Amino acid sequence: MIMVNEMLRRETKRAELRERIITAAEAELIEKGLSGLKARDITSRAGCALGALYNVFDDLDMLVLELNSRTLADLGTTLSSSAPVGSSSGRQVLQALAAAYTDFARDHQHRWMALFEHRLPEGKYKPEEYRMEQIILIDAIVPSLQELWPEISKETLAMRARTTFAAVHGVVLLSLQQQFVGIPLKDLKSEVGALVELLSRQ
Amino acid sequence: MIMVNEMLRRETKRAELRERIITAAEAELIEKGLSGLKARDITSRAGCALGALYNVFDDLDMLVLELNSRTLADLGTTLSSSAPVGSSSGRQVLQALAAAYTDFARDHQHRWMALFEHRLPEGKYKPEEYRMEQIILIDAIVPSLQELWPEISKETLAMRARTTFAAVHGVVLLSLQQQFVGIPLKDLKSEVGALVELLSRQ
DNA sequence: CATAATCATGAACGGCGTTCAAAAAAAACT
DNA sequence: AGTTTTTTTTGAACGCCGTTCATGATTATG
Repeated sequence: MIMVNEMLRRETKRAELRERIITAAEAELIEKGLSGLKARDITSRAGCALGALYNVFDDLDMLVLELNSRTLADLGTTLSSSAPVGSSSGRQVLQALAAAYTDFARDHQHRWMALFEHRLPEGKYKPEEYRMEQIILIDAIVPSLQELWPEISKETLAMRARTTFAAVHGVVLLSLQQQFVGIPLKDLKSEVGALVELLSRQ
Repeated sequence: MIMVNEMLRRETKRAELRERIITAAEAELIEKGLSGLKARDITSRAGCALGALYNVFDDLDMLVLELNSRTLADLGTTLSSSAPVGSSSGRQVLQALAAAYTDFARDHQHRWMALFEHRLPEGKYKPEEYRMEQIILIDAIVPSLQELWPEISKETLAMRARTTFAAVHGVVLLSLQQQFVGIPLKDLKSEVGALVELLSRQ
């Protein structure tokens, strides 16, 4: 006979372990960055055996995908709540989005970097669901661009949104990596502002 | 008694081995990308013992730095020879530079990616000489910007050069990584063109 | 040729992600 | 209650990696 309660409790325990591992992994990621994320450190921090990680995730890559998924959600929330109050021009919205993106990247450096540093091994591809979360982010800037250039087609606009995002992203990335001649951190926000200004000129 | 000839010959042999290893490593990098670069594969391709690599380089990182240094030199040459013939506006020069950069990134993807993917372990820093090579690249676009905005101060211009480079870089990067919603490859060059157009508007 | 100095070699080490036989725990049954 | 079956958890062990270093080979000097 099937004991439904027992089964539910087991699923709960499994979910709790999963959550403990994710929490531990996120803490490790924040402290040490993606390249410092080790299965043994994560599990000992989560208070479980090394093998437990592999009972809950296929491999480390899948755990990182879960972390990135959460970071993406946080980033989405941050961007959404960055909209300036009252009615505002497309340019103002773009400036607010870019500023919020820059702040997020600075304030959550390791988590943000992991979004872009992480690569799946040859032949493995990210789940469709994960790709969706990314597209949603980009689409958030389409309306502002549409307001600025009403005559441009929807397809071109979608492309221009990616280009705009990528341009801002590049400036933030090279600055935070402090590698390859990036903008000094103290000037980053003003330079991103200048960039968006140029990109949103009529 | 010192045998000068013998000493020279040994230095030569050492240099030849070094070059063989660099050549092998570059071939491996081109084929497999930075994450596929393995000491054992490199040395067996170079036809020497595993340990030989460590007689010539401190560690793999230093070998990668050497590879990146050469890629940077190639990139510099490519950009230098991209200048449009005849007298041309700052905007035209910028467009030519951006197009050449985009082509280089596409045609030498793994080597170009290695420039940005490679990180030294915590606490180790790139030699000054290597940082210089990077700065020279960026400075190549300053004159064009100066022609476009003669009234801007030298300091602001240097910053704007980095921002301009980083913006183009970001678009190319996200497109080639095919991760995070980047521009499809077929549209990359035209989007970079559109970006530079906006960035060089008076 | 003998001896000393130098160099090249690849087995061995420690750290990593991952697996899996075995132990522990839980569930089902009598 | 005990006994058996099923499920879950565990960490030693495996293969791969960068790196080291005792050992043997090679070359320079006496």
